[in-house]
Order: sequence, then structure tokens, then C-alpha cells
Amino acid sequence: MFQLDFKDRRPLHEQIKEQVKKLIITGVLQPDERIPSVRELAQMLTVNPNTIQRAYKDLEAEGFIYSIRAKGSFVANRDSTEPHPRREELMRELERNVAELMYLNEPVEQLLETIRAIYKKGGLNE
Amino acid sequence: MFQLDFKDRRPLHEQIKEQVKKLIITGVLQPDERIPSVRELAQMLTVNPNTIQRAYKDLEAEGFIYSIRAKGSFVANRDSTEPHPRREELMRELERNVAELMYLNEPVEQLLETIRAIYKKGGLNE
DNA sequence: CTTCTGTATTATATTAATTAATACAGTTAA
DNA sequence: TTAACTGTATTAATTAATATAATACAGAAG
Repeated sequence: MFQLDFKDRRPLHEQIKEQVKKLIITGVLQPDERIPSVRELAQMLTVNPNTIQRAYKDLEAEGFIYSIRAKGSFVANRDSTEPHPRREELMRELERNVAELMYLNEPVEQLLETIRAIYKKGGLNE
Repeated sequence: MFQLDFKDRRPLHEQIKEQVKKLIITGVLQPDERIPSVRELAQMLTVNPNTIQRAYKDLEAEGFIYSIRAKGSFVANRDSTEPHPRREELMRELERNVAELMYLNEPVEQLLETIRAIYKKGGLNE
């Protein structure tokens, strides 16, 4: 379930963060489910515990997990009432990309259809 | 027309690249229009010429400009027949963001409307 | 021939990012 | 209470990225 791809030259903590996030948004990890502790996952992946801590810290800042001292780290509940900290950032990034795609003559209908398809199938592949 | 905001902590060559790209996609710089030479822009911005060269090299790799030895650098023509190298990358990034926004309960209609609005007004603000 | 292009190379200094080794504090269960 | 597990913080060391600098080369234009 947790594994690392060393062909990637991106920082380890980022790779780990993205993989955990993927497990969350694909529903493999459910809200309030416990994820491996910092030291556990560090041993599983043979990396330094601080690398895992960095990934978890970033995931918590983005609102995808929450950590309780001496208890563990858990998947955050997404349907909380407060606004998600990651949301605005995603929207701005999306807008920049759409503007760039428009300049590159990508048809608007193509984009609309892409989005509809993702929502229809309930997320991304793999 | 060319200026830098040093409040940003991102690398200089990246800031320069993004600003030139913005001038291109907003239509301020037109296809086949000449942009400042490496040394000119370096002097204008009081940075090292190598920093400009790095930005231009990246912009060329993404297909936004083209350079001719001893002549100068120019805005690339976007309606060429060959596929734009930046396009697939943008689409994949957009798909990842949409999947994440879907997980965060962003309504699909909101995304569709955002895209329609961008196309309608012909790009992004400022 | 002189001057301007883009491009490439090498070196260096500085800054940022990453990893590592410890220590601390709180919870849980034996 | 003690032992073993949690997350967290701090500091140091190492590694990677960035930016500048000084040259050099090749082609185009006047």
C-alpha cells in the first residue's frame, strides 16, 4: 500500500505526501482511519522519521489528516463546516492552467467534458 | 513592461519565466514579436545574463518562444500544427486538481462555470 | 571589421532543501 | 509506576539548487 518510486527525483517527503493524499482521495483510506505512525512508516519505507513527519505536517496543513499527540495520525473528515485550506489554492491553480490551455487553443468543450468525466467516474484512474 | 517583484521567494529565473509567459498568453506580446535579448533583459532587471538564459531556455522547451542564433528570441506561433509540448502536462495537472477538488466536495457545476467564465472573458485578469 | 545575437562552459559563492541524530512530552496498557 | 508507543521540537550536518561571474564560440547585420 505504501511504497516509493525512486525513479522520481522529487523530494522524498513530497512523494510520500502525494501518495498518502492519493490513498485518501481515492477512498482507500477512510475518514478517521488511523494511518501508520511516523516511525512505523519510516521503517516501512526505510527513510528517516523526520521525512515522514514533514510529509504528515504538510498533509495536516492542507487539511487532509489530523494528528493527536501520543495517539497517532488520522484521515481528516472532509465534510466539516469550516472552509478547507487547500481549496482556494487548487482553484487558483486551476484557473491559471485553464487560461494557459485556452491560449494554446484547447477547445472549451474539451475541458468541460474532461471535468464531467472525472466527476462521473468518481475520481481519477489507478 | 518587464519588472520583478522581489517579495516572491521563488527562483529569479522562474519569476522571469512566468512573467514573460503571462505577457504572451495575455496577448501583450504577439506571435513572432521580438522579445529583449538575454543581455538586454539582464541589464534591465539587473540580474545575471545566465539567469535570463535559463528562463528563455525553459520557455523555449515549453514552446512559448523560439530563439534564432545571432538574431534574437521571439514569441512562438501558437497555432502551429505540431502538438504543443506544454499541453499534456497542463491537462494532467488539471485532472489531478479536479479530482482533489471533487474529494473536497466542490460542486461540479462550480468548476464548469469557472471555466466558462474564463473563456468568455478571454483569459485571466491583470 | 565591429557589434550585436544565442549558446555553452567552468568556477565559485550563497542559499535552500534534505537528512540525520537526539531529546522532550503525552498516552496507553501491563 | 514502568515500559513502550505516540507526535513534536531542536540542532547539526550534508546535499542540492540557485545565482553570479568570467569567458569563449558561432552566426548575422550593418
